[in-house]
Amino acid sequence: MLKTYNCGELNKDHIGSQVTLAGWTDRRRDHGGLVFIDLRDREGIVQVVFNPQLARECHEIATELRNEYVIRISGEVAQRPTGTENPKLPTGDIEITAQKITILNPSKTPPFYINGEVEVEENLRLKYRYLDLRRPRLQQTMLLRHRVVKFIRDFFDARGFIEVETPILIKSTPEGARDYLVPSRVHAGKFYALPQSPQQLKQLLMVAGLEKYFQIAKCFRDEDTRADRQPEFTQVDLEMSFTEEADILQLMEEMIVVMVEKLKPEMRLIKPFPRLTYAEAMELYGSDKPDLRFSLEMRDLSDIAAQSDFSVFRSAIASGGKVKGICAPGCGNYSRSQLEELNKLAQSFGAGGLVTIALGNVSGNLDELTMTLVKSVVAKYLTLDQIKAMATRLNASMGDLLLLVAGKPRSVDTTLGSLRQDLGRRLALPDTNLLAFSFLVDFPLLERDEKTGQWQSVHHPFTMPVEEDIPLLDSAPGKVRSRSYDMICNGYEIGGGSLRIYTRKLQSKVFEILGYTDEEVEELFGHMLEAFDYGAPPHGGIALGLDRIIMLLAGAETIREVVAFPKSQSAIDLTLNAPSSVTEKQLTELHLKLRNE
RNA sequence: GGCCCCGUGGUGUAGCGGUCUAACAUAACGCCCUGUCACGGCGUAGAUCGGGGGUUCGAAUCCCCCCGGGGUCGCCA
Repeated sequence: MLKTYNCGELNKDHIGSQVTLAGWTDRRRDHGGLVFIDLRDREGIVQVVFNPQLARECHEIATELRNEYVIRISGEVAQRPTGTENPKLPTGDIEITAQKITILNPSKTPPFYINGEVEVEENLRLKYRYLDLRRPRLQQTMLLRHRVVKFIRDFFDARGFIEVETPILIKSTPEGARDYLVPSRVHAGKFYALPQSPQQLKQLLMVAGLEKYFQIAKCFRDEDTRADRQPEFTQVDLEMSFTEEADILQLMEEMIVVMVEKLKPEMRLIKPFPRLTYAEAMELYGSDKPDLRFSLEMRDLSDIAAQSDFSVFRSAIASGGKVKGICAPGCGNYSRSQLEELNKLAQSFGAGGLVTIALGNVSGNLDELTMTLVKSVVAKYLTLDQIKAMATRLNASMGDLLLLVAGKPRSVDTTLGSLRQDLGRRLALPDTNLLAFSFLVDFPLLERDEKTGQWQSVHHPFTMPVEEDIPLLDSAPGKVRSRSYDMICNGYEIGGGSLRIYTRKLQSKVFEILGYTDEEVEELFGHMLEAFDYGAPPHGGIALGLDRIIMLLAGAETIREVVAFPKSQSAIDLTLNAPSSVTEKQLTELHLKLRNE
């Protein structure tokens, strides 16, 4: 090795030792006589002193150093003179008296600061990702990611799971996200698809008798990105035979709890993880991935609203809709422009409009509320008793602001749910040190495509229906519940899974309801049905989004912060400049011709 | 594809119709400096304000189009 120690690991115990270090010049402080260098490597920073009286040539070279020069120095670890210790540095009690220096490689001035905490435009960071990754924050994130993956492998290994790699070149199927396709050279006109998840393969591993499988699996989905979504991402994928829903949820909870307590002990968890049904989540939070770090629960106010003289409320309810509300604590003093902003927000979420009722502009007991204190454009259509009844149901007090939305049930839930999430963030309600994990259960098995009217899987077509609901598959498919579950944290879907169908008969039935012809089923899923004929065990599993977990543990704003080389919103790798054109020769070999568009 | 936000020296910001011959910090370059640690001091250089068009006597500033980045809806079994 070109170095005998790492910069960050030196301390008083090494005083008097001869050491050789190598790393990057983090900063130079040139006093004309003395030159100080902060030498940085992955493990930290140590100060090197160049004294012209002790090593003249060495000092001359040191004056040439600039930020990010890669150097190697030899010298003695020395106690710093009394009064010059730096308590801000872990190595601040000591310094290296340089005797020899080699410039291994000079550096151009970097396009942005490596040694500062300044926010830099993201496309510049992505273009020079190798420099961005030199910064301490991203180094720490990469280290955390490594530790999480190591923890997961050890955790499952200790519980009898074995990691199996599944292929990246697999078969395209119509369900789910858009596939990334890879053209076949050997088979003209045919394509592989990159896996959206190893779903079918892990089920086949269960048929194979592996019983407990897991994998840190790369997955690919050709859909638009989001702050928490990349075209390629990593799943913690697992599958077990002879398992029940409770086993899987318990295992996942244990994994998360032990992981957080070991790797992020300063973060808090709610234990045990709350379990909500899908219906409860929609009713209370208007979301299938509610942020449980704050309450702001929604309540149905239809019965009260129906008695009001407000025609919007009355007609919404008369046509099968409902009126629901949430309480924004302490927002009774919102200005007209703030209220208008909320209204616009609600409209952008799909509400026809937002009704606000300010319960006075100072806090106090609800009993003191009078009509003169109420500020609302609909005040004249409501009685004081009605307003008080709504406020009571929403657990509001004086000085709060009630937000009401009327309309079709589903739309009211989701728009108010989005408003709730946004309001929580605006009011800084979430405790940033809290990881509010929960499980969502009892999802419906099927939902109708609004355009085609065709039934679609809510989870995926291999999901086991709740046994007592199976007779409903023919009569009322929309009422069939599934044996699927999601893991949620802080408003993010962290993972989802299910017990799987393992008999040909039931699987065929579900494919039939999903609208596949016998021929299509044979062509697309014949291998699965055939496998079920050879003693497939009952099985189930789950897959977690590893990147999102790291994002939450690292307190990062986006998933790009926890991926070494992420893609931009338009799915471009700015470091490598991918995707890119290919030669005509490559296209010809792949039997491809570009369309002129 | 829709909607919203952003784009000023290398970097981060200010300026939002004339006083901009574009300011500040930092980085860079040169000189001085033996105990600094975001070292300090003096000096030098560096952006025609993402691109194009328009309004105006006058545009970094207002309008339109385009490009790039981000957020979100659609999409994500």
